[in-house]
Amino acid sequence: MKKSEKQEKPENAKKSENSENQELDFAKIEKKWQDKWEKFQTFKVEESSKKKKYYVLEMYPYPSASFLHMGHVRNYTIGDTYARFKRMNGFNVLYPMGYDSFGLPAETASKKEGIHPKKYAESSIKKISEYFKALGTSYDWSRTLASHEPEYYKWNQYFFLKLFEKGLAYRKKAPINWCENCASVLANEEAEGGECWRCGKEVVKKDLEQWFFKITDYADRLLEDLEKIDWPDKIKTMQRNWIGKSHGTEILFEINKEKWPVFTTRPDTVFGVTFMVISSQHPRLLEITTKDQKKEIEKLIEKSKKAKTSEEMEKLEKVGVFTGSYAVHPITGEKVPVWAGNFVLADYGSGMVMAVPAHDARDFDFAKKYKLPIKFVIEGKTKSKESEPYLEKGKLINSKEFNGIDNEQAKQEITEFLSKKKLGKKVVNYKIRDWLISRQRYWGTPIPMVYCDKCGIVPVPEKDLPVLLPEKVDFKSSNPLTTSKEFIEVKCPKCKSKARRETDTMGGFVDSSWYFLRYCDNKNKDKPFDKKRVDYWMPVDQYIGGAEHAVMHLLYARFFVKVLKDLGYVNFDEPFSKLFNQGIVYKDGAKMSKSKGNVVYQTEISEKYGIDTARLFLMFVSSPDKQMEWSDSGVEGSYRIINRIIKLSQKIKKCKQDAKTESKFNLNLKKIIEFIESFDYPKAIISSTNYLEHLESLEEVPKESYENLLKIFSPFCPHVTEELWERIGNKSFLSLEQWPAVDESKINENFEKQEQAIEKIISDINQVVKIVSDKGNSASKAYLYVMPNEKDWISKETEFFKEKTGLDVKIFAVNDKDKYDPEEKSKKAKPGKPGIYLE
RNA sequence: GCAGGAGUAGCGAAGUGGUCAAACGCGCGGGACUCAAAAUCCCGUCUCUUAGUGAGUUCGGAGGUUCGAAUCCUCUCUCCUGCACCA
Repeated sequence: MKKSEKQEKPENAKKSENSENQELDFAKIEKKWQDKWEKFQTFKVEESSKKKKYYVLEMYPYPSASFLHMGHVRNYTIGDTYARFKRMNGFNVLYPMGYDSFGLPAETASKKEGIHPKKYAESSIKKISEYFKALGTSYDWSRTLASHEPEYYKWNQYFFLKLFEKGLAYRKKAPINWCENCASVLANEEAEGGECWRCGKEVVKKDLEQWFFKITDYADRLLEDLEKIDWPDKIKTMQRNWIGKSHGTEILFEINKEKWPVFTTRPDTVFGVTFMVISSQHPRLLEITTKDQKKEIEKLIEKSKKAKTSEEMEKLEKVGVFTGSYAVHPITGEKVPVWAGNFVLADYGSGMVMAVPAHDARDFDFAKKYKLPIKFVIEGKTKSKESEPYLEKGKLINSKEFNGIDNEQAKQEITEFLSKKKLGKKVVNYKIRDWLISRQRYWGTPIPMVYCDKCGIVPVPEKDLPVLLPEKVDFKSSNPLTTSKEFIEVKCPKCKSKARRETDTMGGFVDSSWYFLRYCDNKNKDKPFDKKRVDYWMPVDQYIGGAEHAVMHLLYARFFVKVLKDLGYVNFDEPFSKLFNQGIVYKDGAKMSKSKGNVVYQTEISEKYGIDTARLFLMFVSSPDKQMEWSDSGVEGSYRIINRIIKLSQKIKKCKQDAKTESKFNLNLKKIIEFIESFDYPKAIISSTNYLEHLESLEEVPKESYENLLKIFSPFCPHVTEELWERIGNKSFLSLEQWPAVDESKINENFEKQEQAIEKIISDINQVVKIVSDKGNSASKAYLYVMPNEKDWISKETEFFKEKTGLDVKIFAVNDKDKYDPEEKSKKAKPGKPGIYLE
């Protein structure tokens, strides 16, 4: 649409619109400073520093060979700006970057294009590192890491063994997503909508032996410690819900002479139980199915194997079949039928529920559908109709000795009653499940385990780590690892007889659960990291990343660190003190991403205006935490700001700062600091621009004032400011300069008030000029009548008035006797508001 | 369905009880500069009215609280983001 316009710009835009003698070629100076920063290791940090440490971290990215798009640019600029700000403010800032290089995309690419995942990952890393540098990021590259490197994943295996020793890593059968057509396991993300992402065929649930980390052991601590950390409430809430702690009662029901525990949060309704429902996916379902019902039940099991699509989910169609068995009610001794149902989760509670249709919506639907009896046991103020369940509070009825008791209280009393009779007990239940870490995939950390016919599951001895991923495998197979004989065939570490190596690898979230620790000591060959070094840097003071990791990476990392604390590797139990969620960049209504094809790459902006403009623009248009719809209209505004800064350098003179400039600076500086600290970048930029505007109004700009200007823009526009810093005669790196301190005593609010008054006067004059000219008259002179005590400071602005209005301005005090005032406009004067007469 | 967030001028985006007709940027209109254009600079940009004044109507919609609301409460519509039958 605007193509012609866009294409014309670069010619002019590549160089700054500056006078002949000072041209800036943005591409050139970007390269210059990026090279210098690299050469002088400007951002390398050591623990020996006397400064206070500060750890700024962005979630490490999956390396892809394509350019960074605006979503990335925004994300990493948020962090880089913050890191630069902190660094200039006297902190010893650790700001590292690395790569989450294991994972499915590399494996898929290799299947498609025949490139080995290792090659794919490494070439991607090479490219993406360049793009990162082109962004002007201030990473300490000496600390980088990539999770596919044996030097890194060796320690994944090491930690796995430690967890295994502690019983925190274990193996069990679990239902997973399985595509029959591809003969492959799918991650949840790959089985979206119940269909295989590759072939589109139906995905089924299948039971497979899997490795788990026992995150459930830490559920309580993960929940409680949320109090300790400064994270967005949204993320905390999501984690709380995910952990899903609920207090309830476990009640024993007898089925076929065997006790079956059933979890409920509503023991108060136990007298309303009219049937039981066992999950159609319960492993012991067939045990309680009678011969007559077997066929029907098997049909149901088959049906519920399908993963649910989101549409099916919405319908919430409840299906059930009678098992033929009956359960004995623990209190009344009544016999109630046991049904199998698809709406009961097999792995929550005990996989069976006591159904109280009168007081639970789901049970009610089910009872209606299969014509099962409904028995009301709570009476509320609103009379319960038979047509719907009663879910409110109330007093118990039809509950024998508990009749008349308030139902909340009855929860306690009935639980106590059951406990005494050994028919139940108080329990706590969690929604969170153990963390399934096995992947039947090649491109991940091999799980260091061996299966021996004699010894069973045997861990690989520590000294044999790392278990290297074999490079020669057949990528056509669904799990290429299974095709490497030399990998699979091993001797049992214990008995030395023939054994088989585990071919599962670890999911990528294991890698990302401790990478932030490895940055602190990334070259350590003897240990995953040195405790002292980690203690110096950790915890991460400011973590930055997307909210999509709320209940995955962010939860796993917390768990992992807690485990490491218990094992004595670290001294803290929360990895990230503060968390900032950046907003997502959208385009055409969808999240900007390569797969959706709606990307705008960094180069599209940087080639035209330079990367500093792209950075400034992205930080300026919208608050970093807000989602934003990408539009490049407005980029020019940021481009102008940069050019104004450049242009201003011509006015630098050896002179002292006046009081007004100092006031202006300190006032804005104070705001800027507050705004950057709270990631309120647009406002920080506005305040910076206010200061710029003031300097522009000066005839001569003191060097000191200009240097301050460069400093405050430095975190946003590191290259241009660094270049200008050098051009005005500095030898140091601006990036390492000390951020100016606020001097409150220099702030004089009067200057602000006067300035506003002056602006208002100008606007008034112009207004009158307009009205006059609309009437066909014209004016060339303006007479202002001011209050006597204001004459001094207003008169000082006479030249300014002339400049802004184009009129010959004369100023009188209202009490001047020889003033020229033919229409007595001086009578209109008020403090701060002079009378105006034009002619 | 549940949880969280958002809806403000042509657009983006501030503002969370009075100082708000609403910062800042873009766009648009006018002017300066120029032979001209670009760039740059200045002014203006809700409506009406007016020699700088005054008035009116605005902050998704409808009510309400208050001397006073874009800001608080209730209901309601739309969009986004999570979670998803958790007993």
